[in-house]
Amino acid sequence: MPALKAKAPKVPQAVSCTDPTIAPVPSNESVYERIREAILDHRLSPRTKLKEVALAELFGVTRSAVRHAFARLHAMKLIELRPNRGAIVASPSIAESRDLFAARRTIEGAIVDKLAREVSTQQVKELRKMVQREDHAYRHGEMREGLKLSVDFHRVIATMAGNTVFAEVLDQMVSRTPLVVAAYRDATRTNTCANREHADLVDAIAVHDADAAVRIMKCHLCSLESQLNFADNTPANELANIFGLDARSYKMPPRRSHV
Amino acid sequence: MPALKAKAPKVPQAVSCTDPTIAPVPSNESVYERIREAILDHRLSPRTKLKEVALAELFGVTRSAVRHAFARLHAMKLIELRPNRGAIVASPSIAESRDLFAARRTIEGAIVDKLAREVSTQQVKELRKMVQREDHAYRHGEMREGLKLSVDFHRVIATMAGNTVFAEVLDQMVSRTPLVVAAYRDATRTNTCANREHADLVDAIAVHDADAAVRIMKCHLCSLESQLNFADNTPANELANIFGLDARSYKMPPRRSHV
DNA sequence: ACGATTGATTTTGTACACAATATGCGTCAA
DNA sequence: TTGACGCATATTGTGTACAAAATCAATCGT
Repeated sequence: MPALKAKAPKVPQAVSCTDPTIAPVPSNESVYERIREAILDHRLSPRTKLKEVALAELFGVTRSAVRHAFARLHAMKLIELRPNRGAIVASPSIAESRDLFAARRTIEGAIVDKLAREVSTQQVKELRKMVQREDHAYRHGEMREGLKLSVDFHRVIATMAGNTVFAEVLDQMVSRTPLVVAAYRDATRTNTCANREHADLVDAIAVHDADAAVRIMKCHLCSLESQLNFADNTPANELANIFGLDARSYKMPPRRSHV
Repeated sequence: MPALKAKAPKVPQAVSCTDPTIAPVPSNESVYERIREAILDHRLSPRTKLKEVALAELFGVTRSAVRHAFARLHAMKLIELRPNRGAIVASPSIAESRDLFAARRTIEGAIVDKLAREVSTQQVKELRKMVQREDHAYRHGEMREGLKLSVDFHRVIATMAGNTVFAEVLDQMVSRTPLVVAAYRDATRTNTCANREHADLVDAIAVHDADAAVRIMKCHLCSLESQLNFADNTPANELANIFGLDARSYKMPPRRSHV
């Protein structure tokens, strides 16, 4: 690796900006993926400032690379880009979070409806394997792995349904969900992703019972949403929410109830 | 305006890359918007190469600015970014186009269902005004303006429904639709956006008849889709489609029927 | 003691130069 | 005539330097 510029005395260390665990390997592999994974894993929490130079040094890449990654993360709504003020991990408002779940109910409802009608036995087998792996992770207390598998389960279902537009849209929504959970999870509850519901869903799909599959999926999403606490919030958001405002200072459109 | 670099002898003119009509005003306003509008208006057709320097000179900005615009356009799926080979206007495949319409039926169905239930009289008034303007444009033969208003109609409905997540997703889908039309429009048919259907939709929404509104919206989208010709294609795509391949050379996943 | 102001420092934004890659054309051989 | 090769040109990719803006802290005045 080429020698770095003599900036060491000026920049003692990448202070407090990012959790060091987001850089376990010094590879020059996709910065985007690394940050994305960190957000999905709750290692980076909402509103965390993402400094360009700090991340660039951390990953051993140039600022340009970090900037490219930022652009993609912003397109996925995982970070917020504030002009001249840098990037922070997105912090979905309550309204946005509700809208997200409502949208997921509609879209994933349509997806499982389609999949239940035309699923192959091979696909069912694959889905069962996923549920099993997820179950295994939770039973062994590997919560982080379980969460990832749970997210993947929804993504795989979307892909199997065969509508690429839906799959892409859902990928974004599924990725945003962990951010909502991070922002509004209820510390007093278990928040374990009901694995049983995934198993039931696969059963319904396997016997081509589209109506049941849709019902279970919507129920599953409602149950996830109900585990959140939109009233008593995390410190990062509490002031903003107490006053009924979005934490971002600009643009708070008048809100209505969700779907 | 500062003098340009003495590159005139090396670059005689921005040849054939872009329609000159996309640069009617020499403003340094958003490059993204300019290109986006050009694509929505069918002034830039699918597969058109977008050269960075040509566009930069055309708009009087740097290549960096054009690149930023490209990143956003790519996120909106309006252009395709081929590594080391530059950007071209996206050319949706047949499968992708069908998926897009299927997704729109589901999402816009949910949107009008919600809107019909909670619409205000003020909103109805606004919708009627939009239909009127659209009708006016078509009656006066302003097809381009009519198309824009028609697209806006769908966007406004999505915004009024109040689910920001749906509104954002739909914005992307609505923006992609003109590209599909450009790629697969049937030259032998009129392809006029049935303004009457928009009026009927507003009527159903106005009387809070959610079921009728959903039915009309889905019917409207099906009618739009049925005006397209997925068999006998434009020159740009015809070879690829004759052989059952996506025009892009890489990655053609096995396809299933749409929702 | 509090708030405003100014200046030093940090951080982000942008233009440009150079490197890497692709494209197009002319030549040559079969 | 056709196809392959190689060079010249055009085009995209990326690192870096500099400019602009925001942040932070100390100072000053009330």
